[in-house]
Amino acid sequence: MLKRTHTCGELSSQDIGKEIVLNGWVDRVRDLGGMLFVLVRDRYGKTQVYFDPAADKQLYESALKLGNEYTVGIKGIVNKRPEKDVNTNMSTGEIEVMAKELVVFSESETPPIYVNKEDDANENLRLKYRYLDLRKEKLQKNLMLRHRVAQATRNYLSSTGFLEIETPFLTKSTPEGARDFLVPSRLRPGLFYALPQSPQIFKQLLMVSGFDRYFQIARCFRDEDFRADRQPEFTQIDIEASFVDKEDIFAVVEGLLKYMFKQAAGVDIQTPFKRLSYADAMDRYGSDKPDTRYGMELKDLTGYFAGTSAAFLKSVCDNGGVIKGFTVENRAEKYSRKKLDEFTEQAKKAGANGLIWIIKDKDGIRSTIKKMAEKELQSIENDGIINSGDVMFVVAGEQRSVNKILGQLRSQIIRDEFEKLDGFDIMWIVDFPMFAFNEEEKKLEAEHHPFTMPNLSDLEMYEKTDPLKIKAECYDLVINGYEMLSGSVRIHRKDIQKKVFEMLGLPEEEINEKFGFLLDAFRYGPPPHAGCALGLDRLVAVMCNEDSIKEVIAFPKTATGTDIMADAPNIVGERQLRDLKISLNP
RNA sequence: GGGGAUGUGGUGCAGUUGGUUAGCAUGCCGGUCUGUCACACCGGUGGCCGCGAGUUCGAGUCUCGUCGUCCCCGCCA
Repeated sequence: MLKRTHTCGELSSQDIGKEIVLNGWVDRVRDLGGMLFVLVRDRYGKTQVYFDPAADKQLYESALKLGNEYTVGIKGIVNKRPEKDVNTNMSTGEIEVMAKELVVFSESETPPIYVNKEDDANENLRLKYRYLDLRKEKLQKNLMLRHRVAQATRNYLSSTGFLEIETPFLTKSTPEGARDFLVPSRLRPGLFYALPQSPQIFKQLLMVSGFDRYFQIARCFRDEDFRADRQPEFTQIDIEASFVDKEDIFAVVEGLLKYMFKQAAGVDIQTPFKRLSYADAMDRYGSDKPDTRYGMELKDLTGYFAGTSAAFLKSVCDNGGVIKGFTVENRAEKYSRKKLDEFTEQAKKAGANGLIWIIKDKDGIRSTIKKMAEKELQSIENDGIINSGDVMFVVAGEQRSVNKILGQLRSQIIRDEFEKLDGFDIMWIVDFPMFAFNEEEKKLEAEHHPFTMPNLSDLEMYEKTDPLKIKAECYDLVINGYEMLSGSVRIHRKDIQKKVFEMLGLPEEEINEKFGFLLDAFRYGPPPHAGCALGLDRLVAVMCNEDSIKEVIAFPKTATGTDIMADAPNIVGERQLRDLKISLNP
């Protein structure tokens, strides 16, 4: 084998005159008749190789047979390119390799996707031929950055005393949360393992064991419907520590991210991160994961309508509701009536009674409520709430619902209509409520998870009267509108845990069945502990400026959870099913 | 579970109110060419228009169904 002495990305004018060997793929062949240029590519870069018939006719002729994506070994001499032929777009553009020997390791059929072009092929094909797609520069860069992120994580956390410990994939189904992926047990027919949705319980057990600083780059599995930022299996940087409070976890995460962004992406980020309470986030952006770079904050207009004669607005005001809206600039001319109707339709689907729009253009104010609220609109205009060219979207109703509807509309407009902004908008979201009310099942649910420490003075004050007012010691980290991290201080006291389970309406029997081993462990001196999990895929995607985490996962799955390349999931043999004592309903 | 978009030579796209032989670019094959770098130029190959039914004298185009993919809502403690 003709083994490489150099990679395709490292030769420079320093190496002129050396005899070297390159290994790689043929990126492109340029046949000028009397001379032949071949670009050879590996993951480090590309180098131009030159075949000269005058120097070696036979070698030249064998090089004529090269096709794209052939794998080759080439021995040659590093030459300086003529001054006028230096390619300043290439890192190796000052030199070229004068070929002396060529070995074709393997030929390639015409590839179904272009490896040497960045234009995107159809996503179906990209996934089917993922190994070719992965040869492309963009995905190679993304995965290299992902490696640096993982490496930085290990370096930083190890150097601050964290231990990397693995937890099982074959474990037990836990209630609530996402749907589990199940794995049938052969030795215990009829029983199932579940793949972990996260290592949550195991890492808490590790705290009980005294591994007071733990981390893991852990694969997690959730059988739900997928999105651009959600795959059935994904990776978390899972962190837990003992004898710490919230501030300690913030410091660890801020230190880690600062180091990681610098090491992996060469970016300096400011710490400490800004903090926004859940209530403020919902009030100002209608979302618990706002991208604040785009502005368009929600404004409360209720005051303008206190004495309104418009019946439906008056009834909202009288019943303690709110009238809020946000402004999109420079859209007055752009939104057609049809577009506005579409927005209205969407708002209704999200639960609004209707969507009020107010447009100020060169002819003045136009609005759905122009006739019934002329005076109110005048005041809004006079106060400079709306400027020429602006479109305001306004919703009236119960506060939480209004925030949510406007937040969704805001996100949609950002997603569909705005150029992506550079930079990283990083913030902690804090002071989440402990519980949410599930309307369908008419009972309390844990907003984060049932091991989250409630704010103790809140618990005391509102336990019996208004549990929705109890805040939790938990936190999210949001970057550019993505939930990147979620974590909490955990309950380590039996009495509090019991109380929370009771409030959630979990019967003792069910508690023991589902969390028994954790509660057992907590009988033997659990330390105060807290932690979090960072979404590695989302984090890398944001660092790579990608919209979809598929672009930072080597072998991702489609929205229906299939792997087009491997053709999974798939049927299995009778024998396998028999071993598992599983029969399929026709 | 719901909504939207999409499927046409190997690949990326166009295809008008249904109307002769489905077009363009690129790739691929062949040819010319000694400094290209997305080499250029000339010639050629290549498609049952995702699949199935229907309407029609006639369907890439219209209707219904079905499958795949993408995005969103629900869901994701």
